[in-house]
Amino acid sequence: MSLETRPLRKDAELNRQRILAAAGELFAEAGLHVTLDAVAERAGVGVGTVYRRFPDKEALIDALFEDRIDAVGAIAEQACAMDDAWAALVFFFDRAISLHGEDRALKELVFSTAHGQDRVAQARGKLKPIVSRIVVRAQEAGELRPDIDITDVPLIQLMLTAVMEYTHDVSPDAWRRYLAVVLDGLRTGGAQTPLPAAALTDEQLDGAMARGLRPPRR
Amino acid sequence: MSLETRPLRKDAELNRQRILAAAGELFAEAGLHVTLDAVAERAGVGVGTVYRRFPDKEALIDALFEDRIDAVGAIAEQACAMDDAWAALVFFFDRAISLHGEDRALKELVFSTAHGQDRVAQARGKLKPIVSRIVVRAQEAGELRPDIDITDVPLIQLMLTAVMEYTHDVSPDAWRRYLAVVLDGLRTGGAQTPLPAAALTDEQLDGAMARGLRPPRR
DNA sequence: GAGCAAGTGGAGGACATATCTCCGTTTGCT
DNA sequence: AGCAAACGGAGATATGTCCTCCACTTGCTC
Repeated sequence: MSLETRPLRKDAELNRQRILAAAGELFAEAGLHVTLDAVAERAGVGVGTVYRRFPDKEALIDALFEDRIDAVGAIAEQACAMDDAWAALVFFFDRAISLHGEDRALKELVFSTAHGQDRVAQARGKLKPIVSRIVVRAQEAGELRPDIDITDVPLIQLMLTAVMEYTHDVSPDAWRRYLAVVLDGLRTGGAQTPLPAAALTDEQLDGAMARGLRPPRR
Repeated sequence: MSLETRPLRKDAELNRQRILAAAGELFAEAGLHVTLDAVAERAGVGVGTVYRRFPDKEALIDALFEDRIDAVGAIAEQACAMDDAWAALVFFFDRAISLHGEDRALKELVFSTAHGQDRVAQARGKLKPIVSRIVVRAQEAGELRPDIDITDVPLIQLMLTAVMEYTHDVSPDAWRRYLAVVLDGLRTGGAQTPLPAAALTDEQLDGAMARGLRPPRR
């Protein structure tokens, strides 16, 4: 960074904000594959403007997710602060997965090293010990089965984001049903929690299938 | 169809077989997104040859999966024939998911209506009552929790194929670990089965993340 | 309020990917 | 031998994405 970065002209700064906002929305809705042309359109500026402000897509992504990536960290810490060890684990899963549902780009960043390697790797590094504490605590409390490992956590999240992505448009909460099943499988004691969401109807399932797997390809 | 379809010249018939074989391999490995050019190359013929034999990609897919699509049906019936209701359910999940792992195109066909609507819809129609029997039987035996619905079955499969796809290259069996957890969550009684596969090591997890989500885009 | 650097828009160049066609050449069959 | 069938693969067509270029506009400074 240069020591003397003169401030942007006020119209330019306004456009910069518009671009960031538009990109935030679009990435959250559709994932990182959206084009900068699309971002420009939504922001109401020309493509050229986007490219002068952000040399390429990576730069925009970086600027955008600088903080958002550790929203997950905040959730984890919030969970850590809870008294009940099991409730903390449930809270963490529920909130973290739900976050990935609201923001598709975030999910893509978390589950892939393809973009912004540094920043994400760093965020993961910070996250790991906290999640580890949540897991270990639940195990020590005798609530979480002992053969679960920290590396299981992201994969469990992945499973549920897959359901979420698939069913999102026909039944946005359906994933909670499957999270409940998984949590029952993770918990010692064998009590079964009532499933918090209804099963899909046949029509809903057809609807989900109709849109099929992986919308990324537009 | 014409009543008198004269047989193909023998070289042409040979090529037809080669094309089907190549397409079968490639689709299984990489999914339905592979180009017919790629199929032609693997088959050792020109693209033109592929297109004379199969008017378009859909036709090729149709010809290929005419039977393969109800391999799942076969598994379901095999499961139905088993004595132990719970074991039947476990068997069905294990084999069906594992099939999706071996054949990516099959998975895409099953979870999306985008291709070959008719044939797949038909296959699903046949499959449903059989799966329903497996589910109901396990519930009547008091082994499967009663609040599970038939529509839950495909979504559970989906969850696990997501894990499988993600971890396939670093630990091909990891998905069985999560299937075990899910099954424990589905079963009444609360006994916990030992997890049949090791958790991913940190390095394996990194490896999975490095290749990231959704390879379809090559 | 003049002048100029900073900023802007968006057409379009460069490149990549996919589907499918066309036609000069080769090959099997009778 | 001769001809219809089959072949290969260059390339037409279409679509999509990234990014550049430059004639024009706008805010800021003196």
